[in-house]
Amino acid sequence: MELSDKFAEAKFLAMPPDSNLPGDEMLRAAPQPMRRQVEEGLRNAIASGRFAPGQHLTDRMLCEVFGASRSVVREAVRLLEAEGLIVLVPNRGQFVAYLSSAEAAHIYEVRGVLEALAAEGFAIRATDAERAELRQIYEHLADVGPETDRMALLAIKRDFYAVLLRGCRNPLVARMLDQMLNRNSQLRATSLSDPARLPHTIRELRWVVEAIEHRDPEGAWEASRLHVRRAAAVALRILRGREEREREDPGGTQLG
Amino acid sequence: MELSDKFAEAKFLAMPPDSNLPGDEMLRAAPQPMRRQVEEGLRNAIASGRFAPGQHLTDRMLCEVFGASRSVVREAVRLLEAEGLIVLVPNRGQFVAYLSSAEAAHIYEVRGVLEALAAEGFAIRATDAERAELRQIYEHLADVGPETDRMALLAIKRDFYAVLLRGCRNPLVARMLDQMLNRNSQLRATSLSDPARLPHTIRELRWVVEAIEHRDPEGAWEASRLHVRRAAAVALRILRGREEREREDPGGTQLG
DNA sequence: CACAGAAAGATTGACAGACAATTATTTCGG
DNA sequence: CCGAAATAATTGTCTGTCAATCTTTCTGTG
Repeated sequence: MELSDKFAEAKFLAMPPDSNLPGDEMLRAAPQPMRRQVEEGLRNAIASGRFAPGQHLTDRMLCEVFGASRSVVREAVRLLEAEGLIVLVPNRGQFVAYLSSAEAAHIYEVRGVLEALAAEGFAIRATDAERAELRQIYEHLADVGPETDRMALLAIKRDFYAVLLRGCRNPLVARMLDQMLNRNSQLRATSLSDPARLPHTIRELRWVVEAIEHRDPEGAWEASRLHVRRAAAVALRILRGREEREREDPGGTQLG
Repeated sequence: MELSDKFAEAKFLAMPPDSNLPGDEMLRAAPQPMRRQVEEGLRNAIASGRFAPGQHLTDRMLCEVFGASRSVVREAVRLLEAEGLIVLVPNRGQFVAYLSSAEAAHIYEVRGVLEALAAEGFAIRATDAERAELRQIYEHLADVGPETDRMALLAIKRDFYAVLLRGCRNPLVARMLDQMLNRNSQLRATSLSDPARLPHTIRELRWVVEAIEHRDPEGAWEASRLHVRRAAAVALRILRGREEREREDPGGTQLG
């Protein structure tokens, strides 16, 4: 079997999953350099679960998939390694990171304070237009029925965070929290958390939105922190249960 | 003038400034891969100010200085760019990041919550031995006279943070806070803050250490947060003053 | 047949050289 | 002295090479 055949079906991975940002890429006249495309494509493929945890990412394979040279691919891989999405085994290669419950706990801890910081900053520094925008997206989220498909839900949440990160006026918080959320997406991609928690999520986010509208930074901080803590509790319970099961029945749900 | 001559005097940059960790590199039998060496060397050179803000970092020059090939150098540069120590200008090259007061404010904001999180985690999860170690380093810091040279002071502070980051039992917090501290070193390297603040620093850190010894996570959180806030206030005042002066007298203190 | 050890194959880590595209600098004509 | 063309320098990317290391397969022996 030829390499081209072997990876042909995976080629679609090269294009990002959410190309519904009409105005954005129109604006930047200069096309993104190759390494950015590979970087984003790889990030998306991992965060969305199309590259499963544990999967071996060969240089050659990545070159085929993204149509780039090894130098470019390797630069992208190094970046994603720094973000924690990929683990490198010396002289063996790179693998999609598997998220243990311990690591997930660490991530939730950091995400908690960063998200709280973002919400606090938003409450202090966002414009009225941004406040209205956040409220609008929240209403959108609160209106969806329980049968709405997961992808649509995730899209709305992503919009919510995009507005929050923009309005907090701290690009550093935005970038780091974005990393955390990417790692979290990896969790959601392996069918985690959401099912019955949606109403709780909506209620908790309402507290955040309301505190922000009252220009109450402390309230926004606390509400935000609480939201992440609860999400963490649910996710960690599921993750630990899964690990428990896998210890007793190795290979029951194989990942990569 | 030949390239070799041109950069000969800069060659010493390749070796890290703090090679006083005797037991550490003895342990790892496998030598760090080339790219790590370049990465660390570059990080140290920037954080310590030997590569000044605004300086143009040519590929060729970096290859000469670190004795590595372009691929390796470029991978390292990309990583440091993600950490914010380097800025890339498309088709022009990479420059040592200049820290504006606005960016510094962002960094201090993030550093505040991360350091608080680390202190809180330490208060909860550190071993007795680690607590004692932290106390010991603190005493060391409190004992130094005001005439102690800056390098020694920075070394002690670095030890303090090393113990704190290890004891908080969250490698993610450790890594991110480490990044923040690197950026901060860049500030200190341009002769900032410290002079008269040492007694205040010592007092504030004592509150942190005492809260930790009383196994009081909330106290450790608050004390830590307070410390960073005060340090930020001082540093930002100086930075803004400097920017003010430079607006009126451009070139008064040139940096690269 | 089982199994230790050797050979073959695949993959990484690193290097050097090449090339077009872009940007900076210098030269030269007016 | 000013502006435009020519020149040089630098980046972004690709290709090919090579040794070191890990995995797998093969092989000979008890």
